Amino acid sequence: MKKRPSTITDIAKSLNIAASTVSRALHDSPSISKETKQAVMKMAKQMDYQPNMLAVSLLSKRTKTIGVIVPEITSYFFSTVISGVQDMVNEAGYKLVICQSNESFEEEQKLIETLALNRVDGFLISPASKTMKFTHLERLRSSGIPVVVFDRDCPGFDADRVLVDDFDGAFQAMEYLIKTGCRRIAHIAGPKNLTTCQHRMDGYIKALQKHQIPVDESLIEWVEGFTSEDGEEATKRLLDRRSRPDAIFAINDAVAIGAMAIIRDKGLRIPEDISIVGFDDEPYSKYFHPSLTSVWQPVYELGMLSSKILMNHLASDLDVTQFRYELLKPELIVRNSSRPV
Amino acid sequence: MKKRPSTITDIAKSLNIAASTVSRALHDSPSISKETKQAVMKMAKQMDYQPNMLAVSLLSKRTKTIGVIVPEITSYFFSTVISGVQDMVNEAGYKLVICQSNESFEEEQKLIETLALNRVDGFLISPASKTMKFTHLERLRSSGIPVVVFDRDCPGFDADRVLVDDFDGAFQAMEYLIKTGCRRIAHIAGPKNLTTCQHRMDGYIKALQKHQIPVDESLIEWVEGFTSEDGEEATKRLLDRRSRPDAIFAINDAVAIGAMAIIRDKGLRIPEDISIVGFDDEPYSKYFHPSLTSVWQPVYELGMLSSKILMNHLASDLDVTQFRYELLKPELIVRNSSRPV
DNA sequence: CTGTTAGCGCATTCAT
DNA sequence: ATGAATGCGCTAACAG
Repeated sequence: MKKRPSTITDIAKSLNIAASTVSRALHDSPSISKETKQAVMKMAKQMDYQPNMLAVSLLSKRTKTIGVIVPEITSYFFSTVISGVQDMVNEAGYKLVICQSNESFEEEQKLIETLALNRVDGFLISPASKTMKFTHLERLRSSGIPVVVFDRDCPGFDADRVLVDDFDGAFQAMEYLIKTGCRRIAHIAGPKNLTTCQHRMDGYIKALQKHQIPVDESLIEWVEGFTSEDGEEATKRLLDRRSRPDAIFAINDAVAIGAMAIIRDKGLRIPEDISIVGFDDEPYSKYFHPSLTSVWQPVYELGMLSSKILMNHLASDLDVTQFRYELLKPELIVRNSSRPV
Repeated sequence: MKKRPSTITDIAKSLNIAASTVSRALHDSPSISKETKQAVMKMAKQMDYQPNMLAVSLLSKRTKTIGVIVPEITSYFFSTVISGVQDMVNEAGYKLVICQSNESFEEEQKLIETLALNRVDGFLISPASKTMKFTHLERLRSSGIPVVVFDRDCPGFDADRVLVDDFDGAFQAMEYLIKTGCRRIAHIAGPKNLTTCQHRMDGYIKALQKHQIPVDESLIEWVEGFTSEDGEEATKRLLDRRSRPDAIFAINDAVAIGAMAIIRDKGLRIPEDISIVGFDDEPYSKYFHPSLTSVWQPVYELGMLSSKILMNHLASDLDVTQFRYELLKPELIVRNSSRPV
């Protein structure tokens, strides 16, 4: 027996007053007498009145909701960003609608459209690896819906963005490997059109060049995804080549873990034969054996800052004239999968 | 320059027809002539018309949205359940609002209220570890909003529930440990009021009893959370006691990983000195060294099934008279952190 | 085939 | 201090 939720009109009727009076009373308007206020409050409680936010939103044109699009929710990186976002927006009274694109452009496009139809007030987006054009984001902007891009940049799409200095992270990792005597450093790289992966690749190359180590194409392998299985496959291919690497800089920790498994299978030692460095510094990384050297990223801060910028736009509803660009600093965490200095 | 989104009325005006005609045309109603349909469609495209789902929802009293409340989004378990849910509900045209309670009763309560105010059509809930009374869920039921509880049961709250047979999982793990010669089997248990943890504890006890092994209270340790750090602390306490365990059955993989780290620190061997078994079978578990024996749970299926049941309720809007109770079967995955048979 | 009317639940004029 | 009227954007019942 689903009861119809009681409305402001219901309260008004049972009290023989106007709906507008009830509305004002519930909002504690100063132009309402103490008596009617109390009567309304009491009746509201009695009838278990719950305001219908749909009606409020329709009228106010604001849903107090922000849409978050991430490639996948299961990864440590993105789920932690979301936690940061959550904690930030809660205080401002905003709700979150979290969606995953599964790295698919089509899904991403569809999600954005759906959320726009449902009138979310703003977007926090990290594009799918398959996303190469940004017309769907342009549309949002032309509808006046603020968008903040995080972690993965959208080249050619001008917007607020909060990124991590992936180049610097990779560079730190590489300099450390070189300093500890590695010379044949392999890189297991991620999808080519992700800016994060491009920048890590740049860091890899630039560090080699700085130390006059020639870039050897046979030391570079690519993965489509970011799983340990991908890392295993790439490492197998790498080790099958003529001359072995003495270090592997992996695009992330999961891939690095896969690499470690294969290297151990082949009877090689870490880090004596091959050093390993990952990226992300996942919580588990220090528990592997050997513990994984990795580039830590300020993940939680990434979420906080991105949402803070978005909140600012929503608060001041002037038009955005200039976009913010924030670059957060990563930090190499040295553990035992790489040689000591 | 935020343009006001164009509405059905805008289209109607610029075409000099009635709004209802436009509405019908957009819905491809058979009672509209080909010509007007085409004209409407064309104008809609030209004006970049996007239906306002808030208005639609207000009218239809259905938002096509379901609320998902999990204790935390960062865990492998819950984020994977969500993936299952996502894949299921997408086909039915439902959206997901995902929220985390952070294991707090107050947050859980608040989230549920907020989502209810925003008129989600149904709920998928796994209660926080701090949640001990379910009046907030009772309220949902009395408002006629369907609720499906998953993984963690709500004792005393009658609802559809989709659970994992934690007792059986624990029992499988324990029988295996006993079969491989372990006798002083410790258990690192989770929060006492979580049904999942209770049932694992029951499995632990019952297996011991079946094999006439006395239950030794000094072999039982408790953790508040589910992190590796919690596991480390608990294991330290365990190893500080007079007589050491020859096996540890941990409440989950993260805790088991923490246990392994401490055991290795103490110079003990796994599994020769102490066998370890976890619960969850996280993707990384096979990559630890030694690889972790663990109880696998049908996580994705859990999400699919829970949401399927919810979808059924939403489709047939008769009242729910009887609640479904589904118990999914876990499975022990034997690896190298436990002795061979 | 199309237009008119009404109403979803609410907040905000404008009256009184 | 309160009520009546209006409209957010849309759909549906009821005319014609």
